[in-house]
Amino acid sequence: MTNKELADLLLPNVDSDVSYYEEKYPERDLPEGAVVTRFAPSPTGFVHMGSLFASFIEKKAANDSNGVFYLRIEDTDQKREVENGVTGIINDLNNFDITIDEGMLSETEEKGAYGPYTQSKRRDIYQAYVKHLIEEGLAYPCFCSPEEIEETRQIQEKRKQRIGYYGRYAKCRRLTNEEIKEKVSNGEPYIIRFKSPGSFDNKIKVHDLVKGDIEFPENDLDIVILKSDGLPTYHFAHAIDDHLMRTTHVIRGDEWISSLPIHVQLFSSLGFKAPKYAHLSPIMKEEDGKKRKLSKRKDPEAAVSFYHEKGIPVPAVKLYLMTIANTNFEQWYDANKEKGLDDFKFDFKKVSGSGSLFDVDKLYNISKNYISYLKASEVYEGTLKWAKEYDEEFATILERHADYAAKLFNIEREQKKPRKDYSCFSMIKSQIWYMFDELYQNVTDYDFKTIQDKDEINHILDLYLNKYYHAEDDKETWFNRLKDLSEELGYAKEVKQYKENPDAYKGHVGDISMVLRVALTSRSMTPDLYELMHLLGEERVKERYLTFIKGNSD
RNA sequence: GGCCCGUUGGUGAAACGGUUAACACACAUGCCUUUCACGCAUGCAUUUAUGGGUUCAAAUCCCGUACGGGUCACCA
Repeated sequence: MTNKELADLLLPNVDSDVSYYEEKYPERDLPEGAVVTRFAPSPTGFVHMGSLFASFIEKKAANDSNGVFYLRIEDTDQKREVENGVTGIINDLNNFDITIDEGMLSETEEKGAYGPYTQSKRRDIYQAYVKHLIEEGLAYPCFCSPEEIEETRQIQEKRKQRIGYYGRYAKCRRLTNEEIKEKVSNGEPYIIRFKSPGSFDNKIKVHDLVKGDIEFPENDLDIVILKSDGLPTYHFAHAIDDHLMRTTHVIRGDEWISSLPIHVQLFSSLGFKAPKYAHLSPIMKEEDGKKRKLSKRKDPEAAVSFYHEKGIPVPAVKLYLMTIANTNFEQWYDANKEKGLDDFKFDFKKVSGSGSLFDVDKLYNISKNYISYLKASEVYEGTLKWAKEYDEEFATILERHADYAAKLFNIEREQKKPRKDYSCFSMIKSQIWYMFDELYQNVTDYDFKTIQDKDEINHILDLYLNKYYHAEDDKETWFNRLKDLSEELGYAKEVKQYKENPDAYKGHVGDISMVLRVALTSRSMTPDLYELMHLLGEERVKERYLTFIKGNSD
C-alpha cells in the first residue's frame, strides 16, 4: 500500500492538491519592506493587557511599513470556546482604537482576500496539507490512547529521560501501511502526527527580532498536527495560516519561544518560507516584593476594560504602552512634543528582552500630562462620555450645564503651563463636584486648614461680603482687596512679610483666601479662586457664604 | 528534572570594551506661589544579582552559582 493510498484511506474526502491554495493566496503585492502582522487570539472572552500590548505593536509595525495588520481567530479548541468571544475581542480592540486592515469584523463577518480568518472554517485547508504530508511520508496516524501516552510519560520520568513522543517512544511511527489499514478498518480511533526529521543532538540557531539568536536542540518530537475532531493543533495551524496569509512577522508572547524548533521545522518540511519572529516578554506585576506575570484573574489592571472604566484616555494608554514597547520612545516624545505616536518609528531592536513591570503610577502621570494639554471642550467631551457609561447622575448634570462645565475645565488651561490635576476622567467629578449646586447642596464636611476658629471664620466672611466682595472686580483688584481685608483683620498682606516676622501677624493672605476658598467650595484644593467665584456668579457666591455663616453659627 | 530566556537605583530604563552609569516616573528637601497643581533647584546606584576568568581597560566578552520567568497536551 502506497502513501498515496494511505492518505486516501485516512482523508477520503479531501483534495490533497495544495497548489490550489498556493495560487488562491498568492504573495501579497506590497511595497518593499512592508510588514504583515496579525493578532491571533482565542475567542475566550476579553483581551488581556499583554495581548493588547502585542496587538498594539503588531499594528504599529504594520502601519509604519505600509503593511497589513489583520485579526485571525484561533478557535481550534472547541472546549474553551466562549459565547460571543469574538465580539468581546473586537470591542476591546475598538475601545483602544486598534483597527484592523483585514480579518474578523464580528462573530461572522470578515474582510480581506486571505480568509477565512477563523480557524474552525479552514478545516479543509489544513486537511489538504495534512493529506499532502501523509503522501510525502511526513505524517502518520497515531493510535495511542491517552492512557498509553501517560504510561510512556511515566516511564520516561522514571528513566529520567526527556518526555514526549519521539524516537523509540514513537510507537505508531513504525506501523506499516498495512497495519494502519487494519487498525483503521477495525475502527480504532487515531490522530495525525508529524514525522519529525530532526535529531535532538543537532543544534539549530533561530533568530528572534527581540531576543536575538537563540540556540536550541533540533526538534525530534512527533507532534500532533490533526486532532481527533479533525481540527489542527496550534503549531500546525500557525504554519499553514501564517504561510497562506503571507504573514511576514509573527509577534507573540514569549511563552511560544520554546516551540520555535517545532515551528521552523514545520515550515521547512512544508516547503514554506518561515516568517520573522518577535517574542515579547510578559508584562509583570510586583507583589510581595516578587515579580510575576500580570494575571487576568488577580489583577484588575490586566483587563483591558479597566482603563475604559477608569476613563484613562486611549491615547494616553498608547503612549504608555509605547514607552514600555520601545525604550527610546520616552526621550523621543519629550523632544518631539508636537509630533504624535504615528511619527515615531517602532524598532524591534529597542524592545526590552526582559519583562517590564507594569507601572500604574507612570500611566497616570502620562495620562495627567495628556489631559492637561487637551482643550477644555475635549475634556468636557471625554468626561461626559465616561460619565454616560459609569455615572448617569453626573452625566445629566454635565449636560445640563454644558457651557458652564466647559468654562470650568478651561480654568488655568490652554496656557504655557496648564494645570495638571486630572489624571483620568473618572476622577474629575471628585475634584469639581462642588461647582454644581445639585452636588454641592449635600455638603456637610469642610476641610479647613490653618484657621479653625468658628467665630474668626464667620468674622472674615462677614467682613468680606460686606466690604470687600465686588463681583465685577478684575483679578488684580480682587486680589488687592483680599490683601486689604487681611490687613484690616491683622493678617500679613504678603506671605513674605509674615515669614519675616510671624509674631506680628495672626497669619497671612494665604490663610484668608483659604477660608474664602473652603467656605465657598468645602475643599482646600481647588483651581484658581477668583475664576471659581467668577464662574459661580455674585448671587451664588453670596448665597453660599451666607448659608455657610448661618450653619457655622450654631 | 530537561530545554530556552532574563537579572543595571523604589519603577521603566540608557549605555552594545574606555562617560562623573543618561533620561523619565516615584520619593525627599528647598525656592516660587492666595490653595493645590505647575515650574525651578538640589538629593536619591562609591556601582550594574553573585563568584571567578580574559583585557592596559568589563555593566558590556567567557565560565560557574543564585534568583526570576517560560515551556515540556488531541490548550492556545
